[in-house]
Amino acid sequence: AVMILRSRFLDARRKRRNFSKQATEILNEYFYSHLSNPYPSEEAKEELARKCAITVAQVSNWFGNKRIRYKKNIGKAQEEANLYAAKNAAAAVSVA
Amino acid sequence: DVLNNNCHNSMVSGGNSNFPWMNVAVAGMDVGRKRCRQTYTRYQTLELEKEFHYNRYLTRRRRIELSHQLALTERQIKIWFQNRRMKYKKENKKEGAGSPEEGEKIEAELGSVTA
DNA sequence: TAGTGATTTATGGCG
DNA sequence: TACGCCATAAATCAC
Repeated sequence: AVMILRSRFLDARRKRRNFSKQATEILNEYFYSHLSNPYPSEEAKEELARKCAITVAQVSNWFGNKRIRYKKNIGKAQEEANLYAAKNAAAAVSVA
Repeated sequence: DVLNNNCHNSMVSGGNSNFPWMNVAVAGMDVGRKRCRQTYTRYQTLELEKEFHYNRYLTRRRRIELSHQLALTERQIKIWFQNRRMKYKKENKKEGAGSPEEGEKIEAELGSVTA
């Protein structure tokens, strides 16, 4: 009975909402431009949290999930990586 | 698999990836055996939760008693309490100036369930 | 119903 | 030595 209560009220999974497209964009931007070491410092997490309008804990969750799920897809040629690589290249060109 | 859930003996795929963090996090595990995670039963979780409500830290003696009662290792009990304290801290951080939140009700509920 | 954000077990580092 | 805290991995849950 208590567990029912717990899961009813305490479990944030029950009210899960996806992040905004912009937030996901910002997070992915960071992730793929730091692919060699996608472990943002506490400060970086705080800034990402501000820019995405989410909490630091949520940023941590996102990176945890992202890292593990990215790993599980290596070999399946992570389309997303190329997408963001191309995007960054385009941005660099437009600046220059 | 005998005692608990799905802990099948699948092997870790030998990983050489682009960057070190992409390799499977096998630090000190038995040769490439994939890490598995037991999910505790409702009973185990409820009893642990009750104990935590009673006190947030465990004596060695109490830990041994619980490990027998719940069929978990002392290590598992210890780790569970560590994780639970982390969760507690996280919950008590979130509120601050916010609404009372439902947490209190659950605390009361737990207290009324005679251990 | 696959995707995704959050939570639950479990490890290792370090104090 | 043993144990606590913390960040994180990996599995699992819940929507």
